[in-house]
Amino acid sequence: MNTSSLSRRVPVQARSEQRLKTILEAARLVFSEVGYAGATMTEIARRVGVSEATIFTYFASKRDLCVRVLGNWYDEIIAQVENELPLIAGTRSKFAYLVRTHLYRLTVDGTGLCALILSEGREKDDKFGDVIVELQRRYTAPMMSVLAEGVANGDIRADMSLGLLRSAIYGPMEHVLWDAVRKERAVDIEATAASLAELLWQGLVPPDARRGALQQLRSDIVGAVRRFEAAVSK
Amino acid sequence: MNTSSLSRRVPVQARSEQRLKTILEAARLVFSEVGYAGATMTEIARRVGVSEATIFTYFASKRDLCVRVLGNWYDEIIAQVENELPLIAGTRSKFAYLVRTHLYRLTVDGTGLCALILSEGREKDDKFGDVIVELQRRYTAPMMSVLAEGVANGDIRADMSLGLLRSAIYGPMEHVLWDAVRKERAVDIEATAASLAELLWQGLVPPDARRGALQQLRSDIVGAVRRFEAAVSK
Amino acid sequence: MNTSSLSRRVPVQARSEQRLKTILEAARLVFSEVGYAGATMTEIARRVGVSEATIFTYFASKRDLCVRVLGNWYDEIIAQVENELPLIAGTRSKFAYLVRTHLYRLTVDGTGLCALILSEGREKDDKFGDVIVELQRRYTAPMMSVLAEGVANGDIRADMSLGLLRSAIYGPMEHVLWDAVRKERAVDIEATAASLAELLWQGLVPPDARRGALQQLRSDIVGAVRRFEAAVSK
Amino acid sequence: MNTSSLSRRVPVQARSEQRLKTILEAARLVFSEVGYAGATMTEIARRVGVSEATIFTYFASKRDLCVRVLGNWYDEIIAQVENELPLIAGTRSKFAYLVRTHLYRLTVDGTGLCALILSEGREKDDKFGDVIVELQRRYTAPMMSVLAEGVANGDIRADMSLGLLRSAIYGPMEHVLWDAVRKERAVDIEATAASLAELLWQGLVPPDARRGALQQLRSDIVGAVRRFEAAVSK
DNA sequence: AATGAATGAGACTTCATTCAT
DNA sequence: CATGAATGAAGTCTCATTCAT
Repeated sequence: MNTSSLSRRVPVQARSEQRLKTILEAARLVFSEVGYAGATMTEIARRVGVSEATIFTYFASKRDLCVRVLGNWYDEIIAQVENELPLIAGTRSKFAYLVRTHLYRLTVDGTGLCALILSEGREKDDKFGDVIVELQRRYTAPMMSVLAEGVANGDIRADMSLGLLRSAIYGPMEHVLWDAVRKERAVDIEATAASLAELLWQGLVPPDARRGALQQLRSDIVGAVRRFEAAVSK
Repeated sequence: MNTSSLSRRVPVQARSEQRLKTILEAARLVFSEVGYAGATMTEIARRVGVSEATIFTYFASKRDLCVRVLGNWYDEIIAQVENELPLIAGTRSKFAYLVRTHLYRLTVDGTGLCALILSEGREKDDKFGDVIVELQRRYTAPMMSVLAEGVANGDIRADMSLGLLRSAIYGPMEHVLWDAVRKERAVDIEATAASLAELLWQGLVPPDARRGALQQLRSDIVGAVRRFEAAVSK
Repeated sequence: MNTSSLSRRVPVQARSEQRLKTILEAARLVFSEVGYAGATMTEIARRVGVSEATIFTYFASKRDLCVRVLGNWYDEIIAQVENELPLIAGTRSKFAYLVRTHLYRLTVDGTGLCALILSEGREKDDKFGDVIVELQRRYTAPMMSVLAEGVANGDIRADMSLGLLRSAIYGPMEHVLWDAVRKERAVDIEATAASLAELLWQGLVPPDARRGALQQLRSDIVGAVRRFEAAVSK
Repeated sequence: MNTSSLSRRVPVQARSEQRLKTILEAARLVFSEVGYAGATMTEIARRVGVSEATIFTYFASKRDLCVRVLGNWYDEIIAQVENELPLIAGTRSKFAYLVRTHLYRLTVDGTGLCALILSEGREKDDKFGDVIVELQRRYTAPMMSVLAEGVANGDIRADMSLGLLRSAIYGPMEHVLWDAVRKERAVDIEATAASLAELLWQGLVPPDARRGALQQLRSDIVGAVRRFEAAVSK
């Protein structure tokens, strides 16, 4: 008697592994090129070379497809980071690594998915619910850890919120990439990453590390003066 | 200007002028709230209180309307900056002013228009052509000048391209704002602007200005002291 | 800042009174011919001679259109009944009038809308919410009143629930009409109404009213016997 | 028949036989729950636990499947009735039996199939052709026979067409059931069947059987008494 | 016999845009 | 100038049905 909710054709997780992959690839491209609203199932289907209906046998809806695309993207990056980061020692080196990796991913996949997350993540009618928020959190988790540790051991300034630091770090990278895409110019990842890491690091280190140098100078002078006075009073 | 309750016959031209302004205001809100694709002429018309057809007597198309909205927004900001910036002296102060102003505009108008520019500016089928690129260029022109001057007079590091510096400056601000919007939390503009300006400035100043100058000073003093001690002990 | 629920084009109540009427007429036909699920906006539009989109400027959705069609139908019938019923005296006459009127409406409009109500009214996923239940209630209200009064003043049997009586009354009429439609034969309304009213009335009157006749006969006989005995004993 | 846990090799034919039965059962449920248009092959296949394609190896089309479902349903009922009806004597008892049985079947299987027949039977584009008409005819044949015999031997009124009587009988029952389904209340079959049978019977018996016979008897007695009195008083 | 996979046809719905008044 | 009315084009999604394996 349970009339409600007849099962519409539920796409099982894997009909044809290969086809599924192809669709995800095409979708990633399309979404990243024109955003969620701009993307059409027709276009995605066209690129895969199948009918629209076929895609709906793999994904229940456009939204679902998009969520999967984003999820996969994150998973790839996160997997890579989780493998490599532990091999690196030192706050600054870890920081530089994360900057370089982020820039690399953005460059390889384009900045589209990133834009997607940023712009769709803020829709009031939470089309994507907390999915994006969670992905975002997972993605930035390693960086946040590095920052937190840095703060703890004095490598990183403690006078600003971690959230602000995060913005200060990821913001520039997205900006750089958009710039590049807009101008259709390739980015020299290594160089840009190095520059940005250097520039940002200067902003991240505690002012005291700098003031420390002053302190040193001051004590040097004080010491010299003392010696001088001692010498004079002889 | 006080036509309000008297309803003296307002010249036709003027009435249209007013209508046009109202439409632009409504459109700015709608576009910034839901993006280009999400915005509908219906909604804009509804807010203005006219029919959709009316809007088409003022603007040839949705795209046109959007371009005008963006153009106006830029014009306002640029006008403000061109008025106030000359009154400020010193690279760092100018820089801080521009950061604060940018953050303020984004906060007041929401980050929507900014997102619009960022995300629509990169469509492959150049829906907006080079319009956005040009606007963007005009908008950042003052900051670019400040940076260029800073580089020239040694206030700002010369070892990175201005474009990269620009990204390092505007990127974080957009990021901060999106974060705020996503979490529906208000931003303390003054505090955030101050923090960001401080953080970024540390990255912008020439490395020599920091380490070099101190080192120099220190070795100068040390040298002097030595010479002095040598002279005294003789 | 209220981004959510942007007003999609809301169809105002009356764009072109005439057009609206035409659409409602066409929709009534289509819905009653093929049911809700079977009806398509395309077909309705085709009959009206407009594009599908036009219909959506008058009605927000297929469901809405259907609700309006049903509502109008009920309103027509109810209005007629409320005008005429008060002019009739006597439970039986009122009953007969309601039977005749119901049959007439069904014959004129076909039994389709009736079927619609009956079959859509029972969907578990209340596509029509309580709309149909309420319409149904309003429609049968007059008959229910007549039955209740009849029960009160002894014209109608009190040993069965009013709901059962209602089914016993409306059921046959729908059945008759479906039969007619299926066989594509016209119905002699007056004759059928009279027959059904007569047949049903016999079922509705209290069994006592019939037993009454027996009582009468019995007392007649008893009286006669008495007189007879008196005469004999003389 | 007990192939259950032993899993002895079941002949292919038999396995198919079983499968066919399972499909028909699932289909009956689905069709009766959501109607023809609302039913999907996907849902039916899901309930059977096979792929949709499999169903198409047993039935050429959705329409075909539906026709078979209806046909089977009718066959079951008819078989039951043909077995039991001959064992019952007397028009009234037979009538009551048929009412009770009909109500029972509807209650057990839900009113869905009945609705299906009623609503699909009237499509203009005869999707089901005359199939339904014929099924309906076969189903009501026993009742029609009883009515015809009743008319012949004076148990049932002869002043109304059998078709009308049939509607007067089946209509109320469907109505009662729909009412029950709509209100999700269980029906007390025995009580309802008894009430309806009583009520309807009163409408079915010849008016003469009630009034006429009494009247006749009465006037006979009155006449006899008069003659007797006259004789006595002489 | 069974099915995984695919799809054509079509459903409802949206929206920028046009045009006569 | 303003708009009521209309619509073509397109979008997401559904589903009965086919076919190679």
